[in-house]
Amino acid sequence: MSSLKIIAKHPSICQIDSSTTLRELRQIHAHLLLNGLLTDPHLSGQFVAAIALRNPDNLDYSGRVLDRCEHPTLFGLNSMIRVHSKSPTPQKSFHFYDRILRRGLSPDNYTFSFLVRACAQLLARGVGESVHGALVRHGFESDPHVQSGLINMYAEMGSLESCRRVFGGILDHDVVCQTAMLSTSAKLGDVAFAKKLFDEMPERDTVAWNAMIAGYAQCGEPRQALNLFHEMQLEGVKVNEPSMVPVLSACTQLGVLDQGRWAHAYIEKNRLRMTLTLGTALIDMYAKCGDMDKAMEVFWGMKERNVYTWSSAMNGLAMNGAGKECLELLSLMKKDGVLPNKVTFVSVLRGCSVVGLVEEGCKHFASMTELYGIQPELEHYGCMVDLYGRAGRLNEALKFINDMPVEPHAGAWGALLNASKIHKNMEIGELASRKMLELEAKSHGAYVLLSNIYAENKSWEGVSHVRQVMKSRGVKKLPGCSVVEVDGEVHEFFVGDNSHQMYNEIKVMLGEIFRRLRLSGYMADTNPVLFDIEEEEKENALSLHSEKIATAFGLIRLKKDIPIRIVKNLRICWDCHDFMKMVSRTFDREIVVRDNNRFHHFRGGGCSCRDYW
DNA sequence: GTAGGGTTAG
Repeated sequence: MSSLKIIAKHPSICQIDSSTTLRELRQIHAHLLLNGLLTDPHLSGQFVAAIALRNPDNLDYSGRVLDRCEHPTLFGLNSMIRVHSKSPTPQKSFHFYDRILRRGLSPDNYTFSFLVRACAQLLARGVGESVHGALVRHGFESDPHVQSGLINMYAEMGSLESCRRVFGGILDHDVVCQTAMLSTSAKLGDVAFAKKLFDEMPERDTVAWNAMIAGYAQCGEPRQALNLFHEMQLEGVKVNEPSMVPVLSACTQLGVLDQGRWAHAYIEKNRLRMTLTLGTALIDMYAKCGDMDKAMEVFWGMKERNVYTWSSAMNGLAMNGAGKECLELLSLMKKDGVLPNKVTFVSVLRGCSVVGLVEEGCKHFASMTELYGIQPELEHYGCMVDLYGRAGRLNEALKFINDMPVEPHAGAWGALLNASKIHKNMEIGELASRKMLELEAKSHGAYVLLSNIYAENKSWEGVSHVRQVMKSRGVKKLPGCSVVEVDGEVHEFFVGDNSHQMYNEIKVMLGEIFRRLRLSGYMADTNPVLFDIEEEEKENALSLHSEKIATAFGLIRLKKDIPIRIVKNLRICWDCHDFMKMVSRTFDREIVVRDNNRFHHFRGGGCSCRDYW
């Protein structure tokens, strides 16, 4: 009887999942033992693989099962190497490799394929190289999956050179190892080479397409990723769950809600399984496209949630200004028995920061080490500086930086600088920018913030000094750019952009907006030294921040009941923020702006951030 | 009846 049939007769094995308790597992185990089924060499392997793969908590238990098994098969031992290679304890893979050798069994291509992946996790170059030597001696160098593992291993170790050497040494490139090389090149930043490999592949399966789409998404080329996905459909290649993850990630990066919704509909129409990863990507997409309600709907609809799922939802809430809800989710997560990790705490601290919950934030910061044994990293320190600083507690923020056990990074000083700008503190702002520029001399953001602090304090010498320094150091400010999506089409506007085909209509609309806004008392911020407007452009009606132009365009093209959604590459300025609030009331429109920091939802003359910066 | 590709964060 084949092992499959045996398992079919014993559904208890198939029913093992993450909710199966250790006690139940022991019962199943006893049942198998009693019926002499664990002596079935195939079944024992299947059993350990099943329990360990479905829940890493069972790893040690399945190891002990196999230890007690008299004649473990290569299959079973390979399975253990495999599950350990994906676990936090990849070094334990070697225990089972040793058992293979001691039993006089011959390791096969599977053994090495998994073992090499364990080395990649371990990040121990010496060990990896000796495994590489061993697999060559055993004659498995030409196995495509082994090759793929080797390429990934060297990629993990950051050596594109070694990857290329392995790849170059292969005579016949199988699709599997070609895909590994492609994906590796993209991960290490050479997306052009990845595309070259992709184009040269004689046959491309779903995995190869997925890898290339993911490569574009990872390299910050979301448009290319979406284009390639459409090409994939035209070619009639089968689309599966992992295909959609980078597609959603691309929509997230672009902030294009319509296309994100389309991707969601595509998933449902094609009955793709809502796996943990896919669900998490979907939550992240809705959250970062500003539709937090939908993000939470997906979140609550999921069958299971891991730390990624919870963290994504919490991060979304924080970004959208729902700090309280973010903290509520943290307690629900704990109740659910999911342990927060360091990423979770970044979201938690940001959640506290957006609503000014300083004491709460301090409490959670302390709990990281005290309750969860997570060492705070630079990001967390940065969040704390932000938390104190935005609340106006600049001295405490400064003290916090000075008391940091590690050298403060540019981000920490940047947070302090930002807080100094908000609270118009020239003295601390000068200190913070000096420190920040010592670490990142080319940070245009620091110059802009400092210059604006000077301008607001009417220190014109300061302003011109900053400009001089920037010029002498060759630092260029990044041009502001806003994107609006209309009917699935993306429209991009830069500062003072007159290149759009509807330029004339936009100009007329801007005039109309200003006319009506002035009637309701709007005063444009006419501070003559506002940094990001060049003097000579002042006369031009379109020498406005890109989000204003995008708003005018949105008013023209989008129906009244559809919110105008804008994605901006820089932070929104105070004047534009005022402008948006007034447009939302005067024109009775909802406007959602994602800047490079967070979301602002404008409605009825107010903003979701409640002007707390 | 084991192998490749995917998610969170200044």
